[in-house]
Amino acid sequence: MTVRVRFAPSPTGKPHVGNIRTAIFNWLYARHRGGKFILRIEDTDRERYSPEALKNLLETLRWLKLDWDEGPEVGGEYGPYFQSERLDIYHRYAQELVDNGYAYYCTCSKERLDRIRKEAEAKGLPPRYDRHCRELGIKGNPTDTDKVIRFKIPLEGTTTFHDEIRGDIRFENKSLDDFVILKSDGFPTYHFANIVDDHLMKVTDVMRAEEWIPSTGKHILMYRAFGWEPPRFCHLPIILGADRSKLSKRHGAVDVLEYRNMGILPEALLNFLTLIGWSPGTEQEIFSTEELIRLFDKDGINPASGVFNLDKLVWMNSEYIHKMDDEKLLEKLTPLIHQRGWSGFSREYLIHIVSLMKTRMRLLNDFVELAPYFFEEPTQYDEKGVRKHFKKEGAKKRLNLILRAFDRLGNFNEETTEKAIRALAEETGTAAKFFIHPTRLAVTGMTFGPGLFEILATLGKQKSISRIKRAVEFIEKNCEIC
RNA sequence: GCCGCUAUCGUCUAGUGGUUAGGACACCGGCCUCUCACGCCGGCAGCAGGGGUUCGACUCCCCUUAGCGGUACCA
Repeated sequence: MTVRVRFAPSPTGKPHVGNIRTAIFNWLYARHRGGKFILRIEDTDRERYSPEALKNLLETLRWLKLDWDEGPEVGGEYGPYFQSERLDIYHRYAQELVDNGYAYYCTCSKERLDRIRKEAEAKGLPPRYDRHCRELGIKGNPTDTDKVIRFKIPLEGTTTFHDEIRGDIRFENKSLDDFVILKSDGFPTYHFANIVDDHLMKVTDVMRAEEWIPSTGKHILMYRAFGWEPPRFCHLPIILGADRSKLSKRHGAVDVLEYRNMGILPEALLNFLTLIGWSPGTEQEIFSTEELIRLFDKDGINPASGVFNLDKLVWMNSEYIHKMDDEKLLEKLTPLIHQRGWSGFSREYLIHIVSLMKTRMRLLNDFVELAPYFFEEPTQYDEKGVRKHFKKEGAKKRLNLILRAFDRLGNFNEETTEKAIRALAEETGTAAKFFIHPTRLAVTGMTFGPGLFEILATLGKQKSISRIKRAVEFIEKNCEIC
């Protein structure tokens, strides 16, 4: 039978790296086995629902190139794929459970529930529903707004399921609650909708976050009540923040699209996230998506939760940037260049700058942060640099020597500029770096970057000279010692 | 509280009874060099604790501890 897995997010907020990692594992597994990846929207909580969240979710999946075979916008033969459009299905199956004695209507008020919960807590007992309505035989309809339907947990015995990466897990039925399967607003709860849909959509493998382990016992009991064969279960480790608690806002960026904004490539994020909780058993770190599909399988999944390490993500991103060819990289950079309002530069010029900057970039955004001087005049000089290279005995004199030498240059390129400066160093008996550093600061405003002669050649004679002249004026105005 | 999951360098991990416990990120040296980055070379650093089982445990079992999760008409 062909593998069918699903990613079933709830559209209530921005897609979180933890949720998306679950999507990635499901997607990789489906692609590895040549199966189907189903996207199902669990929008059964009307209070937390947000249309914006759905939009962000689809955008995130598309950005990461996690395509789905069935689900929103693509359809499929087991739809609808929005749970809010399947209410009649849940009603039918919930009523079936009631009719067969596996579930019951409950009219307990919110107030009563709160009260018994508080009482139980006060006595140090587990806060559980007291099964008040279990044997009352209350009649009703799934659409009744004054009732819920609860599942009847067997009073005795144990329920066991096999987790494919953790082994057998067992629960005492006594520890399970008569949980609600259909809410008074007519919507199902997660537990119920989840198993009905997984069954109806012929899901073969449930791969979800480990926070679902404690409720899997309930799910198994429902499968049994329906007489359905449960899917295989595999509970995935979760992603933690630096302090080892569940990753959240206070750990910094958690929304996947924030990483896009920061200049992370989707391939790098996919690679990175896959390697939290999964390993192919080799020492390879960088994988193309095709390789991941080929190598990914359940047996490489680590049961322990892992910490999200931004440094490593950034390193990985730099590996992708460095390996990318200049044309491809320029394509990724073009929107950022436009954002800065830089236009009118030839493709040839841009490609050249990309080639100069590539090994210096770790994030896409670094390009515009680290090399603005290729696009506009420096508006200020690095403060430390000024102290080190401008406020120095003879700095002005050396820049003036350079101006004179450059002015005489017919061909202004890497070789001729370097030759000129080294010659000056020789003549004046000064180390070349005392010419190089102030010149760099003069033309870029910065103290670091590509080789100076590459910069000069790229900028050209006219811009180089005018920028050095401006620096000389700056020195005259601001530095007494020279 | 109760239930459950987990446990190898700071972090991500390899390891499935016999290894000098391997790799990667980060960090620290060095080389290269006009700076920065890349690259290369080297270094620091780990089996949570205690009991078993075994000729032999990082590896298997139990307990403890710690971390995390669940305990809703949220998912």
